[in-house]
Amino acid sequence: MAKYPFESIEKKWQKRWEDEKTFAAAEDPSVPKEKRRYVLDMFPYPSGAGLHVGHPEGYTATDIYCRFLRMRGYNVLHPMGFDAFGLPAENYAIQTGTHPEVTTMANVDRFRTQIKSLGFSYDWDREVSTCTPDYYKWTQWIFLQLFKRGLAYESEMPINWCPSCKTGLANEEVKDGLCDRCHTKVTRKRIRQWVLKITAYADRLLDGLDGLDWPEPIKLMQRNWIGRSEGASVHFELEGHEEKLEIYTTRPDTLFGATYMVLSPEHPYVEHITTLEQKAAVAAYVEAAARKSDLERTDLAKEKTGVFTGAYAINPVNGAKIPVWISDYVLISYGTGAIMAVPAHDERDWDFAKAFGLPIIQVVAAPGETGPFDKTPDKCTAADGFAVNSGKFDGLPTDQAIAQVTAWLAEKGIGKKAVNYKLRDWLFSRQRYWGEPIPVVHCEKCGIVPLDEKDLPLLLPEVKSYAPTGTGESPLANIPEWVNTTCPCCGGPAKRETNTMPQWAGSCWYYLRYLDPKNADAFVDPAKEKYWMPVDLYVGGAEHAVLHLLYSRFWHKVLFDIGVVSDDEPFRRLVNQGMILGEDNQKMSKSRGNVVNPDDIVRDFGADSMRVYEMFMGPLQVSKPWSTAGLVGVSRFLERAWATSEKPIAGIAPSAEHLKLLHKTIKKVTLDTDTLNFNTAISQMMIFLNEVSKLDSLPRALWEPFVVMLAPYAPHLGEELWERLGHAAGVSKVAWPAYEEALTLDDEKEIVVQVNGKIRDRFTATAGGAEDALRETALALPKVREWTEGKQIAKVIVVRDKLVNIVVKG
RNA sequence: GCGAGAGUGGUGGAAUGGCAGACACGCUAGACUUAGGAUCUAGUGCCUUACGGCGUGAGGGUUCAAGUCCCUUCUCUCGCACCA
Repeated sequence: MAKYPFESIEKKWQKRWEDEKTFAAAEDPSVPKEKRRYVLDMFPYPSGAGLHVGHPEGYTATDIYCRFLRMRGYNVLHPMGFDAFGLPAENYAIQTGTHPEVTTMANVDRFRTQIKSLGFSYDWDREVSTCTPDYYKWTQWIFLQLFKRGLAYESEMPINWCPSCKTGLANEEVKDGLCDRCHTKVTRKRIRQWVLKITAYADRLLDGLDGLDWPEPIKLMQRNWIGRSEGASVHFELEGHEEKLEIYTTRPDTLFGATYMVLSPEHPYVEHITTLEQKAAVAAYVEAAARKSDLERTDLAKEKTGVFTGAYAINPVNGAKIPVWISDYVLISYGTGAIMAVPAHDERDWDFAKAFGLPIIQVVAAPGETGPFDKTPDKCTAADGFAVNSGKFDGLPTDQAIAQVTAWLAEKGIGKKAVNYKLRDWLFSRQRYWGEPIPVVHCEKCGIVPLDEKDLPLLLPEVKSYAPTGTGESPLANIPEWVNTTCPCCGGPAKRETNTMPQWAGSCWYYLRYLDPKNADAFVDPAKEKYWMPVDLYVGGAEHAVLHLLYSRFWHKVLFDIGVVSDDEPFRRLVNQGMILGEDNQKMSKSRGNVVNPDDIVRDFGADSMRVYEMFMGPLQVSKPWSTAGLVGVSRFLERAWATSEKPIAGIAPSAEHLKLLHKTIKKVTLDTDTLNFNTAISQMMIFLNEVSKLDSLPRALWEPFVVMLAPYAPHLGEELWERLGHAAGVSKVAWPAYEEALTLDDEKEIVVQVNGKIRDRFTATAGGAEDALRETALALPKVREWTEGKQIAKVIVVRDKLVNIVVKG
């Protein structure tokens, strides 16, 4: 069989789609809201390596879905763009001196060409790149809105620092103590930085998840990342000091069991509450803790360490004098940086108390446990139970004890209900060149002054050297003529902010710019925003679970609060595509040599084979290994479709059997495409073609619907086959075929006959036949009688159109 | 350690509690040929000459009937990891 001429077919149709702007989306007001869909792909970072086979997976899925929706009468917005600021281009610039803009734009061109070669139905007039001034003008504009609302602030605190990337990192960018990008060990560094107050939105980011159609694991990861906990804050008096020590606990019911206190080594009280005798030991411990990275503090600190400060606190519930220690198992960044230690009911406190011989008092007993409770417990238990050794709270179950102790604390004015989050504010500044300049100046008189909105964009200046200074300042700091400016407020001398924004900034809102990409007066026209938003389906990798997807939701809520978007959640439905692994079942990587280049596949097998194969590999959401042999199978399917199309088309009616197969196929392909189960839809089309390709001539009524269904999957071939059927207008505008339920049903069914659950025989019967008749037929079968002879029939189960199960005894 | 997800032929995978292995790859045999990443036909879970038996990580359970529901357990992947 001749290889079908995919090279010429694909070129021909791609050109036609481009020339005719076939997939341009317009805000047609006559289309009701429920017939509009915004289907979004996670846009790529245009790396120097070019497109990877992983990219087209999600892109093909959304493309098939969009083409399917259009054929079913939806107005579809399906755009593509580029996440174009980022470190690789800048690192390349450092090595070669080539401006990152030059390499980035070259990479964007290459990516665009590669993406177009796969025949995706994007509206290319809406393409955006986050690094162009007309785009980042609005990224800077959003930053100014954050600043004006007090959601962007300067801070100087120890942060995560990647010595290789020479920049600060957000908590979300650190995995296992390593830089998420380059896997270098992260250190701690104290520098001035910009921080976004994402914690102000913690509750809304948490609550908003409930209404989203997202994979549960992703929602759970965001919930865990936000890490809301409820408890109480309690003030402890410090013996001989004016100030009180505030702690946070989720278990105020265990207050009577607090036998010591622990401060984080960074806690502001440490210095002045430490007694003279303890000064040297405490100072040494604090210094050692400061030198350790977070990784060392957690990973290596299996053994609890700490030092007594010499100070004592007073337990407010019983007046007991308890020692105050410092230890690095208490984190300065969570709660108040200080805890009450209840060793009997907290593993960490238990370990610490055991290591330093501190007292342990049981204050919670397991349900049913009987006293006496005056012994030192021999193990730690964090489980709920009822209060003991707790004065008037004795006997209360844990939940009630928590409520009553909290109420009692509030009444006495020594504590109150409190909520804490694991989520930290978002470290937003990068000490690098290739990012959006932060649009503020530092004025000696006026302090931090935002630029006027009319002065945006604040352009990235040219620099001689792209190399980061490594001192915590970006290369921009080395350009005095750019740094030195005048204050927009007082007109006096001022210095520009030299930090830039992280890569996440541009990707936080790109889905909004697609709606109105060329608008010079607003980041989006409100009418256009209302027309399309929110995004109906967002497809991308799961690696952004707590990065992009959390940041975007945060910005979107802020934009909602200032009234420029109409929903407070941007992405209604999210689907994560699985990873495509190498043929060796390992993650694709240059070093393993198992990388598959999409260009090679398109060249050798065509874009349609590539598309259909990636969808046929298995469910979209799971990881699966690439197999070029498997791709050949799909390629054969398309070749068979081509070969079959060369048979004469007949105006005759299809046989009843073929008609039934057609309607079954339409039903399955329709349902499976709608639910993104592309692999089984393709399988059904294969079954159909395997039958129809046996015919000598093709009934038009059989072949046309097949070509239409194939078109979203293999659009080039679909268009070509449609044209060969004598149609002038493109197949992408044709209505999706309908099926008749009655024609999908079989007239005859094979009935399985089981004896005690084992299949012994089968027979055919008219569909929908009476159960009695099925039972009688089954019992009369000779093979069945062999198995039932001499035995007592206890029960006969009949499932209409499916089976008869005869239960025998003896 | 905690949390989530997944374990089905030689391979990718399919199965509203009702015929396990659809579809595809690979393999075996045959046909054909303009020798191609061909095509066509038949076969292909394991054991057994057969009758039949056994089979969805392992072990229990519920049910007339379990890959599917419940319990226990193992392995792998991902996320979090002293968050008081």
